[in-house]
Amino acid sequence: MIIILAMLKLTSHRETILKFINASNAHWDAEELARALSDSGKTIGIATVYRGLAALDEAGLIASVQLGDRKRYECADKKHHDHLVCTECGAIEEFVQAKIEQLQEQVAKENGFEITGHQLLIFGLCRGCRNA
Amino acid sequence: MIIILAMLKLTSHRETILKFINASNAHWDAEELARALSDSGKTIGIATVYRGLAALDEAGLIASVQLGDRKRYECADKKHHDHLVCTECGAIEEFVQAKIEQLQEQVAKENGFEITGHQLLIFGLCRGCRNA
DNA sequence: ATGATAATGATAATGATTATCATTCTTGCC
DNA sequence: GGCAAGAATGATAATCATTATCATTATCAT
Repeated sequence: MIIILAMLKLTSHRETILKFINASNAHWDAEELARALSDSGKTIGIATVYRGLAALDEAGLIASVQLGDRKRYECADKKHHDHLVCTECGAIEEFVQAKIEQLQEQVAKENGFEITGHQLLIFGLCRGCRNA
Repeated sequence: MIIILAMLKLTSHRETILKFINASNAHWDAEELARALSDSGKTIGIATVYRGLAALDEAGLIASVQLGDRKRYECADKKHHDHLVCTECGAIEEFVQAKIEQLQEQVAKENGFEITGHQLLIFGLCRGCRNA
């Protein structure tokens, strides 16, 4: 981790983005984040938001998940988890299932893969939308 | 499935796309498919390829997987499976792990979700790229 | 303070995808 | 087979998230 930090310039803009994300439990896409920052008096250019997110993600300081054709970013301080996505309202919930993680390692091994990461999305209707 | 078929017009273009995909084990994005069709003497307009893929996918006649910001399409005749993706060469391999499927159902239930689908991608280096 | 390098912001450019529209095709009915 | 309604097609314009460009500014080590 020290090595990664040494490779990233933590400019004030990037620090603003990092703090904002770390202070929240949500999954942000670039545009949403830019708007939220602006609403809280911290306007950062949209290009810079994209670049900042990419740099922080690359450095491992935030985490990302690809949902559809867009990436969403979240706090990296959490224990690894995966996502339940409501196809109706877009709600994103998190879950941890150690056994699944384990089985993934096994699958990779069986297929001669050296895992660098994974992404598990479970799509469906959340509690709220089921009753609608 | 009968219901789904009744909702899709199986035009000659869509049939061409369906047959092409079913005759292959690969994961196609729209542009690749359009080019391959054209190379085999069956030119279909790019807009029509996109629309055809979307319609066939919606009808359940082909399957899709979101990789990065693009969707890829494959034969739907297979037993459900998930994917190992090599981050180096882009190779896509398939795997089936019944226990993971089961645990996903459990996770969903525990979170009050009614599953409609899921997507599991394991990223890493394939056998070939590990030894490079 | 200086210099080298990287970041910023506004905006043009990019590229996958979708909308538009005139034309063609499909399907059910007679 | 003909007809009508509705959907599909293809070329291309439009869309939109994202990235490139470029002049300017900021960062960081010396």
